[in-house]
Amino acid sequence: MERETAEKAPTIQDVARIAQVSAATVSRALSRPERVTDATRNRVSEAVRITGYTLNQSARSLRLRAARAILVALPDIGNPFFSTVLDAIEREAARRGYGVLVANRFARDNTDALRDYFLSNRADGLLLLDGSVDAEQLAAFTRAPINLPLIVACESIPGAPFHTVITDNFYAAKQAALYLLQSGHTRIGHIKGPKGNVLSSEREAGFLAGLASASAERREDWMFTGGFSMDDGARAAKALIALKIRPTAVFAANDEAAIGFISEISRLGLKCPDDVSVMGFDDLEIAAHFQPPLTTMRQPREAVGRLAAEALIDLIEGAPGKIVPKQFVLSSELIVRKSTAPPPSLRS
Amino acid sequence: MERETAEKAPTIQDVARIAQVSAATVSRALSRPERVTDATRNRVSEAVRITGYTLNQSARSLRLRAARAILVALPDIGNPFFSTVLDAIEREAARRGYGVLVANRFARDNTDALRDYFLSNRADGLLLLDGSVDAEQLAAFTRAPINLPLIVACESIPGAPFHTVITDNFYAAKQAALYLLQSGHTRIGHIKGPKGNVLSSEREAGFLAGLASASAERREDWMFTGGFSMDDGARAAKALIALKIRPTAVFAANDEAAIGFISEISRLGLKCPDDVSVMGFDDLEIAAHFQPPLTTMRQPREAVGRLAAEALIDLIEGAPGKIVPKQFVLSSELIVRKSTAPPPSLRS
DNA sequence: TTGTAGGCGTTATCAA
DNA sequence: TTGATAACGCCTACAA
Repeated sequence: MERETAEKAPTIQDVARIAQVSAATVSRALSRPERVTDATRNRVSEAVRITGYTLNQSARSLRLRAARAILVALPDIGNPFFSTVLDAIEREAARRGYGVLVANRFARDNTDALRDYFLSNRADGLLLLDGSVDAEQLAAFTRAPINLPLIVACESIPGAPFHTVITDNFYAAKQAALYLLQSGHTRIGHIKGPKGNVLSSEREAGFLAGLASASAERREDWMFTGGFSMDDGARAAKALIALKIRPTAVFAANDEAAIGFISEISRLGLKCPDDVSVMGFDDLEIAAHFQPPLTTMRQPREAVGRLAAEALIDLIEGAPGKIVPKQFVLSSELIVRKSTAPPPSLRS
Repeated sequence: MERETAEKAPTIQDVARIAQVSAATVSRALSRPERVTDATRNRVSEAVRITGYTLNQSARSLRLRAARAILVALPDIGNPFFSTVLDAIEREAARRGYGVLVANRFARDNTDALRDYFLSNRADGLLLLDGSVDAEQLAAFTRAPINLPLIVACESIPGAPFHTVITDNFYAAKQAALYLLQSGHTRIGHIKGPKGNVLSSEREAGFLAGLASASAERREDWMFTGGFSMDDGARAAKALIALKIRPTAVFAANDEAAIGFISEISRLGLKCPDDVSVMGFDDLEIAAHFQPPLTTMRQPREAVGRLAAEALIDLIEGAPGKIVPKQFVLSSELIVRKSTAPPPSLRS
């Protein structure tokens, strides 16, 4: 007798009743307006307005076997690098009518959780921004019976046959080394990224290739154990300070390490770039506003995110069948600011 | 005759067949294991293993009228402040079995889109990190027939009867002003946040209350038009430089503005804190690593995110009925670093 | 152009 | 404790 609870959301049936047509016609009027007469279309629109109808995605997903959502798995949302990429992904996805689910802090052992996500029909595809996921398990997803549309972005998974959208880390790091060499530096160090990370090893290799191409000196004690955080950079600074013979320039694996490094050497009495030039990698927003403003390799983060989302949705909506993995490789750009200068020996 | 396409994902029926029980029993064995016999439970588990079954969330959502996902709407994912909060939200949601959908760049006119999200059964609740959404429209959501579980976090919506999780912006800003006053400053300026933003106005009001409580001088040309970005801070720096009589300390509405400000005054020849002390607000990770390390009011961002997610899920899962809006107010903490010092007049 | 009918996969109800 | 059944809301093949 009583109805104390909230009314149910209006369904397509409610709309149909008010518009005096069948539910099927409402569905058509909404999804393919051209296949219905003007009069019908108007009546349906009006009925939708009156009822406040919006379609039930769950029902639609169940029927169509498509969730119209993608899952973005990343190692650390809190990191400005990833959050900017996510921003671009979200924008592109929204433009194409897809929701974005985020899964943060993905680790090697979480592929089972990933698997559930898809088999469970919550998301139609996976955008992976974390290269540390197990390649074998992942490969299994992209084959029948799972056949998961998958794009790996930012961090490639070496030797694995996935669609990827990445930047040219090796070449960019080599460019960075060459820039420092051209500025006159002959003693150049590197703050390495985290161990086991693809980006780390590519940037390290590119850096070493740069040195080698100029036959520059390479010393093990100038290759600082590092990481991608400011604290890692600070630790490298302490290591540098302790050296008898110090490099005059340092290339950090990313901007945050560079910033932590500069901050710590300042605290310890060295100046950047007077005593040591420092380069970063990424061009985070802070890079331009740091003191000194940071010379860095700019990664096109927005482009990476947008392209990756585009490619993934294309994959989801594309005709099923043999698909050849595509690799997008975007270029980074040298941004010269004030944290680098010629070495003391070349200054007046 | 041919089956070229990928096989369909296994359903509960497939499991039932293999386990030689009914689909209903499989469902029970999975959701309430205590209500089936051990033998049945084992047979089902084995069948699940064999088939690789995972349940179809769409079907489940349709049946249960619950998506087990929440929507987080925020003004800017790319901003480290929000991305940290989002991180905490995601963790708590995952712990309780909820997915997280993100909607970035929410604006005043997007409430229709929001509405669709819920009526469409994609998400069971809304976590709003953006105070600029229209309060009236929003209020309509929390009433029948929509009755949307809603938590507003970070930015409160003034006068609106929502559950909120915020920090004490007014009091924290007042504390900041008092700290500067106690350090001996008598000429203190403020870099205002964006216009029309609740946080901005609360922080400004708190700041002014602090000044007033000490009967300190208040000048309009020391209240700098600002914003929350580094560029906004840089603009305020230019304005300060142009003044005949400058404040000896400045309280910025957030860390980014403070950093942009310091960066720009350094470029223009002033030193922080020697010529001007600067305080921020938030305690972003960069604050500790900036040069000079930034004195700031630390907001408990992780706690805000976690509490907000908890509260929202409680709301979603709670018994329907009259619910009294709750307001969580967390405290901020003064973090003293090197960007503030006594004014020149008090130094030797 | 429109309507009818069936089923997507799951779970709650009820009966056995 | 278990099984049969119906229903959640939608879309599409087919018939009219």
